[in-house]
Amino acid sequence: MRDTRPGPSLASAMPRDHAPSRSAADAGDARTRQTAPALLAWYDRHRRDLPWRARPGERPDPYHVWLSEIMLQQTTVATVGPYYARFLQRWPTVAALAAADLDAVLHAWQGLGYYARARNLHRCAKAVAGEHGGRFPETEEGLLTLPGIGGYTAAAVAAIAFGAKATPVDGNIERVVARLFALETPLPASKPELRRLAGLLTPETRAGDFAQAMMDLGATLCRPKAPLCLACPLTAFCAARAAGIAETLPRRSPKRARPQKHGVVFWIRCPDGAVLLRRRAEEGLLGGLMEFPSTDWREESWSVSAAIKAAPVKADWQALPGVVEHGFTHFDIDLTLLTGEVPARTKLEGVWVKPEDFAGQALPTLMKKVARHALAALQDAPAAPPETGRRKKKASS
DNA sequence: AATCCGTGGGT
DNA sequence: TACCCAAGGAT
Repeated sequence: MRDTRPGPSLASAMPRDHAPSRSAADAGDARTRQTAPALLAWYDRHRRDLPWRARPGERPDPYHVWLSEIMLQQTTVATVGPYYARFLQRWPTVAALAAADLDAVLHAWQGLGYYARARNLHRCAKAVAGEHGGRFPETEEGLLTLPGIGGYTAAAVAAIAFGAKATPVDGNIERVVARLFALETPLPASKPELRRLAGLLTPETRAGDFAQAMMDLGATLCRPKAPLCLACPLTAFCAARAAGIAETLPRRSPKRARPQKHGVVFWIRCPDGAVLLRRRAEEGLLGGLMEFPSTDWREESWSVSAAIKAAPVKADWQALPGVVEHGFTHFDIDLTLLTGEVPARTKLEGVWVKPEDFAGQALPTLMKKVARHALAALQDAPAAPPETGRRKKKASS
């Protein structure tokens, strides 16, 4: 249903005992007072029904709010959905999650990325279950002491789960606020100012609904590209809209190019078909996840002879055709593969796993690509007639 | 303070 | 293709 009412008038909201608005400062003051009521009215009509969101009038479950906020860090709603459902079914309470094995949590997190979140999620659950009597702290300061909870998440949980007047500021809200105030300072330098301005907008009550409304607005109308200003409940207050620069905001400082790195993976088989996997270090890139052994990943390319010197075992190495490519946030990588046979399940650092059991391992996407590539190449290679047509790539994970 | 952390979808 | 960007945190 379309709302055909005119937008709120700036003048009508001015206190009666004040002179009519004449200055930009007055207009800005009107903006800070009128934004929340207008936005909440919009939210009450257009609120999205998300799995972790309490129904109107229902009390939110802090565990649900916290779990969803951790998963949603730098991750889209659509991606999170299935993971959230699986976690909640398997670990219905924070106590259940605290009692889980870290390996099980990492495995359930597989594919969601930023795996430090999963380790901190588990640590946080243990802290809440152990040191806080099974209840989450209800203040920003208290929440901030927990692993994996930073300024954004502390404010989001405090506001959404506990009704505190707190102002979470995520990428959506940064964009909405930058446009509302036509702030042209580029990110990330503008972050403190954006937080301050967002705080000015936050109402005394319904701070949680306000935050979610701002995020909904950013996700559906105040989008990065092609914002739908005509449907926006804040268009009357939006300085960027008035100036015709909404789509260009927020500005961003240029980011440096991502380096290209190279590595060589050792696909080590034993006669029963098992392949060697090892666990990565707990800290850093893909921390705690499983991988196929490889050389260092470096910007200098590897020769086969140099790579073989770095192999974890002696073998008759054979190069597989093709490369596996992958992009991370801050670098791109290509991996080439060497296959080698060992006579038995040699005692090496790692575990022997048959390909049909890979699904039971916490393999990051890069290593799933490696497995798919190796299995396809090994299936094609032995005594295969020369390829004449295009080859279809099959997913085998 | 700048850099390091994944991944998938949209354009 | 090559970007952008997403309910950020830790160091």
